[in-house]
Amino acid sequence: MPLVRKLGAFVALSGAELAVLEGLRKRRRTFVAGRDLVQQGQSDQAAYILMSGWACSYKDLANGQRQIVDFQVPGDFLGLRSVLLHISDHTIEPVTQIEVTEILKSDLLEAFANTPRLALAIFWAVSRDEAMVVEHLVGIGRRNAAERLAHFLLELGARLTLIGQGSKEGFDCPLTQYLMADALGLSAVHVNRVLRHLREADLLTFHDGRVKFIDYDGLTDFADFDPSYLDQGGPLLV
Amino acid sequence: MPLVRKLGAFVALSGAELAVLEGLRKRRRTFVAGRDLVQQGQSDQAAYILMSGWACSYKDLANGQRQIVDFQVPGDFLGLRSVLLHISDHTIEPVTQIEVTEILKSDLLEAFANTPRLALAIFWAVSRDEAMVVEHLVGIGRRNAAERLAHFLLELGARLTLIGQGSKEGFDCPLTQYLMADALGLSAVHVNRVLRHLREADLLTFHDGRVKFIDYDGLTDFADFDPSYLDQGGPLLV
DNA sequence: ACCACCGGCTGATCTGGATCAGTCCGCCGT
DNA sequence: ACGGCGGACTGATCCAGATCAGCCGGTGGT
Repeated sequence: MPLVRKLGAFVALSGAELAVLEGLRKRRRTFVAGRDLVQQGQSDQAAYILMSGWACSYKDLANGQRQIVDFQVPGDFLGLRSVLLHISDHTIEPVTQIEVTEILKSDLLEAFANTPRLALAIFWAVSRDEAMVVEHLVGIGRRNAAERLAHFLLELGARLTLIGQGSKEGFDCPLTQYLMADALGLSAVHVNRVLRHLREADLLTFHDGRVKFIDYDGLTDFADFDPSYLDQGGPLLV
Repeated sequence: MPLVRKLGAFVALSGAELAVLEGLRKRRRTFVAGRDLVQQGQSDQAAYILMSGWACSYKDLANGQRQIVDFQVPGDFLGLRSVLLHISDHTIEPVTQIEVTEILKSDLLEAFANTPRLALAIFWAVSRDEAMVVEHLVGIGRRNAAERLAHFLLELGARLTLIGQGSKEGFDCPLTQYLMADALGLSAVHVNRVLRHLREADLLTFHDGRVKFIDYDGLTDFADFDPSYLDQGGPLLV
């Protein structure tokens, strides 16, 4: 289970805690690509754990544009932030067909009260999510298009590597250039051009749903990518 | 105490919980403007509650630029996110002279285990912080300079109103145009021009450390400002 | 068999905001 | 009393990336 692998990067969970996580397996649901799970403005009573497939969370603006805040890959929480806020501030949309496990708000509060270590693990996951959003903010605010795109793909690669779905060679990527543009604050046209530049610079390729890192170290250097904000340093007892 | 006022927007805290918050009052510290509290790359064992003054959190880039992620006002936590991450991913710098209360990691973990409602309140505060960062991301990614600046000042106004230091008339603002530029992903030159445009459009003025909203509703409309992400709807029992 | 649509890809043109290069004023230190 | 400095403010120029307009190939619907 990707979530266990991910949380394992933070804390070695005990048998009892794993049992609670396993206990969640019951309420499985499937969503097709494009149909929103959670909508901006809605008041939520549930969050989800993504079991398979990719999703994205975004905000709509009055002028019709949208900004994708982050993509979620297996093992990530969906909508966790809006469980405690009175209404959801964003929309969650599956990018591919996805399988999720529903977590009711009540279960979450119970886990908080009864399994403090699990609560800490969830707190860590939220902190890590926030750190990723912060890094995206820095990217959009201060990196140019090429650095931003390279950084973005390196981050996805690192996150997928953690759950065993990527490596320094590359990863399978179901995103369109339009989706990347919405996430990076660029136009799709420009994403296309920048991908060409990166290909011509022998840094990476992106074809047929597959990202290949040609020169991983060169790319890391080019994008000024320091993965420490992903906090994947390995498990540490609290 | 501004923190109690702020958390009160989320949950009515019991006497025992207030006592725990009061118990934190002991380890008070003061910092002068400009001297970092927490540095990027450092491994942290403490967070802080801001009692008075303003601070900002930012990330440095390899090319010498920086991106301010958010400003903190009284009642806000400083460095909470990096308590659980192995190393801090950002720097915190006081904007004015500030007073803080130190919270040791151990105290925080204890509060998590023993006062679950307080833990929830803290969880809420982190979620709200993340929601603000997300809104900044949307602003930088998709709003033009004028909308972005207007939105930014409206957000600060709403946050300060919550702790009794602002209103729809305006608020005292110790920020320089350079600091705003670093937060908004703009150049200081352009911030200056945009402030002039907003003044000439009779929307707001910013002079001598004071923001005055001339036409609050017009400004809200102009910036497409919907404060629901700040989750200041009023207390609700969990 | 055809056409509508989506995603990738490209060239030409336009523009918001950066950058450069200053001025002016008030404050602080000596 | 003087120089240095930080912050507000301005005009001129430049450029990264948006926008517009269009082509191409695959695929799904009828």
